[in-house]
Amino acid sequence: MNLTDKQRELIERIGVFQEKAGLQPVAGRIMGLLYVSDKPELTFDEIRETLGISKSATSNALNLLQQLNRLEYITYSGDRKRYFRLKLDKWRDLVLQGVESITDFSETLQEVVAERTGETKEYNQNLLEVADFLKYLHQELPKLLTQWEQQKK
Amino acid sequence: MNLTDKQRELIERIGVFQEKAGLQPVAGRIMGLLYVSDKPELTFDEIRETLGISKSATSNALNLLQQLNRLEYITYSGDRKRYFRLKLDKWRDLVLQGVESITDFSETLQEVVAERTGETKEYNQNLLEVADFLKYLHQELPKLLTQWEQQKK
DNA sequence: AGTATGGTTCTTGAAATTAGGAACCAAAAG
DNA sequence: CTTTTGGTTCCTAATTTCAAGAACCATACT
Repeated sequence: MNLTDKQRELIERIGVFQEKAGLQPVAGRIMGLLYVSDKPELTFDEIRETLGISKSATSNALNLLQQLNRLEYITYSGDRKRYFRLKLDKWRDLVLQGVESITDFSETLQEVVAERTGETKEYNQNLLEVADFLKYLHQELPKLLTQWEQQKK
Repeated sequence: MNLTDKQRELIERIGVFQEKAGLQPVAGRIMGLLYVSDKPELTFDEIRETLGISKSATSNALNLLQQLNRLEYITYSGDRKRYFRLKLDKWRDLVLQGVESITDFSETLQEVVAERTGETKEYNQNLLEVADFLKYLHQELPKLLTQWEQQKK
């Protein structure tokens, strides 16, 4: 597949972004490619060839991205190839899924405070504040999503 | 410094958490230690010794954490040591700081759509939705912080 | 059955990250 | 001005991550 310079640049930028979010480089670029590509559904081989990466790297990254719920593939009868595409329409789920992990840290913080000496009142207070705000976030972010849906209309 | 098993476990958990957020292991553990330690202000050497790490690792991690605005140190006249502590009281700034980076990706997404073919209407629409929600988040999250401050009283 | 296609798995090498040790430096203490 | 203390920097070793290549496997096609 042919890409313009601008497209390639965008792919790299998105790739770096995804790397910072914890993905491996190849996985990030695949995301980028799927964002940018005029065809939003690409085969294994189109991806491999366009990004100039090996089959193994392609296979591993695609599987990872599927596990992370970012990607899926569809098939067409009479065609053995898989057509990979972003799960863009389900981005709301991803958001909500991300929100869940906030609670974990909040709970750890509460454990920390439970374990701490009572001597450091202000410090403990600060910790509880952070924990409480995280809980608040966890509770309010889904609402924000609904509100956004509303005001969009 | 002596730590209980529970404290050590919490430090490791916090450490892993911070690693996932992009810090190096030693830096993550230092954060953990400062969360957990009964003394919230620790010297270079207390940190080094408690975590059993080298001076260089300690020095580098502490400097990194200061750059990232998570840590500061204070001094006491007549005492050459630096006392490192979390910038816990300024966690609101960190939150707001994090919110800023959301916009970047939103803008990249808009660039992507600008570059895309007009053929894939629904796909482009989805991309714009994500971009728009991110902008909404960027705008609403600071408000959420203020709201939380309010309802706390 | 035999072959081609689409994709996976295993092994390995290269590159990047992480952290240790030793030498070093600046300020304070003696 | 010498020594000690607190911390930094440089160099290197070890570990981890990343991705390539080749062998492999399953399904579809002939």
